[in-house]
Amino acid sequence: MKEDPAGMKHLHQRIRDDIEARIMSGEWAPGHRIPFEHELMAEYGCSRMTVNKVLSTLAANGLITRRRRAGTVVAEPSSQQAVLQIQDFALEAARAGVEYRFKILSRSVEPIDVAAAQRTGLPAGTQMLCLSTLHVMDNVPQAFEQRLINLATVPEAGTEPFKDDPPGTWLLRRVPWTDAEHIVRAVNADGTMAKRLQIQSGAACLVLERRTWQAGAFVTEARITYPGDRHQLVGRFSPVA
Amino acid sequence: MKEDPAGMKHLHQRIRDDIEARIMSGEWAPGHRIPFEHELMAEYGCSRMTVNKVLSTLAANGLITRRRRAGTVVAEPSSQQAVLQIQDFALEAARAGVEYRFKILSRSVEPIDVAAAQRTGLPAGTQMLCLSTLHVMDNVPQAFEQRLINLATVPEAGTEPFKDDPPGTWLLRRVPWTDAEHIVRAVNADGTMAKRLQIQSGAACLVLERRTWQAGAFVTEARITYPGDRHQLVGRFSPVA
DNA sequence: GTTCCGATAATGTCTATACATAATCGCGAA
DNA sequence: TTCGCGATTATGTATAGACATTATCGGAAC
Repeated sequence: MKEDPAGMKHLHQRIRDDIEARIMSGEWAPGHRIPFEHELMAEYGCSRMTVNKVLSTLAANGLITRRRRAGTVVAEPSSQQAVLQIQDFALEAARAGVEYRFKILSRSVEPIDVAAAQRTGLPAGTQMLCLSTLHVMDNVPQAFEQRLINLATVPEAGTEPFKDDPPGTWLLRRVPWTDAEHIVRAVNADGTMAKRLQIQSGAACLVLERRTWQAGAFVTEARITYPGDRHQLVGRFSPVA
Repeated sequence: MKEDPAGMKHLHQRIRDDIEARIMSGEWAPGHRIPFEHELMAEYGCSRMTVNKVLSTLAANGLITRRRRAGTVVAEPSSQQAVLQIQDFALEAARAGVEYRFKILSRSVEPIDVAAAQRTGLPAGTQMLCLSTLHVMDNVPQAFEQRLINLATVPEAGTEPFKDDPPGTWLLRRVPWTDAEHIVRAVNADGTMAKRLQIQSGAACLVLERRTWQAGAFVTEARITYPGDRHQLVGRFSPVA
């Protein structure tokens, strides 16, 4: 009954592929009711658990919607989203075989101002470590980073010299991630920023703001400014894992 | 043995929450070996299938890495990524209670040029529907969209008047999604673009490029230019669904 | 010491069954 | 006709057992 040897995938995968194919080809349009578990069970000659696990997975991935008693239907296409990779300079530089270094331009511990308190949801006056970092590859400035680190959540940051790794990389390795909020904007470089990044005043820059929380506790906010003529954010995405 | 009634979650969820909590609190750092299935089974007094399903789910979500015989370990934090919502103007406008309209500035059917052929992986000379659309809210231009639609994949687009819905919305409803590629950049508006978007020449603009495929077949490419002072891309993201 | 190979131990897949839960349908009463 | 309630049905969760697959470990042969 089972002949795995000859190019035969597992049943789970076969059922999953079949359903995905029918959805993505448009044969089963959004809203279309897909066969009941007992029907698929009969069609593939397997137990309900197998079918159920496939459908649960597809539901978790947002491809289908399941409701007790009512059955299973193809989900409406979700609102469009873009998944973009955020570059790790040290990693990219090593891969490309170029020299990377970073320079901490300023460092201080200050209570946050009202605007930052609003953004982060922290009480005004919370002590934050404030860092300004310049990222340089092959002697060309690649990005300017302004970062706030919540010393209440990450107290060891206060005494960390950030000698080997820039703050972002250090944090990523140290603090587990839970939630993040991102904002991407385009701005014209002002005089100060232009000087720092060695670009013309007024040149378009990509600004990435990233705020992260760990289990509800605010961790850090980073505002990274990239020269528009040297950087872009890129991402590939397919809804079905 | 089972007392669901009093605020008791399902075992599956409890195990999952426990493991997620330990990972996200840092108690189990990346690389840490997670208890074997038979250990968790004993700890929670349940069958292996239950534990297995939890761990499979977490593995699918990228939180842990599983290897036969070797066991299960906490995954290294993946390279950072940002998930950004792409605005649907009609929807946003309706929600905010403002007037939205779009205007198709140009429309033609042309064979693609060499550069576009390279980007899309199509043979040079493939016939594409080329559209330029301006999105307007409350009489203020919000975005300029240049779009190519592959007539081989979506032939019905050739005769579609795009009267009620702009091309992006029309396509989203019609063509099932499979893969997408995104690029976000910042550029200075040139004279033509500035005029179209009613901004100053040289003002920073956010450019979103989006290419989509359906089961390997190229569907469409859109390049949307937003005035930098009026728009930003926003996204929230948590790694554990 | 090195190489190869079989035993072992972990995950991967699947079955057959059971009971829980939730939403719908249809019937009977107001 | 309408309302409400019980029966029905599809999914949700869980179990115990079986066999497949695949690294790894450790010992035997070289």
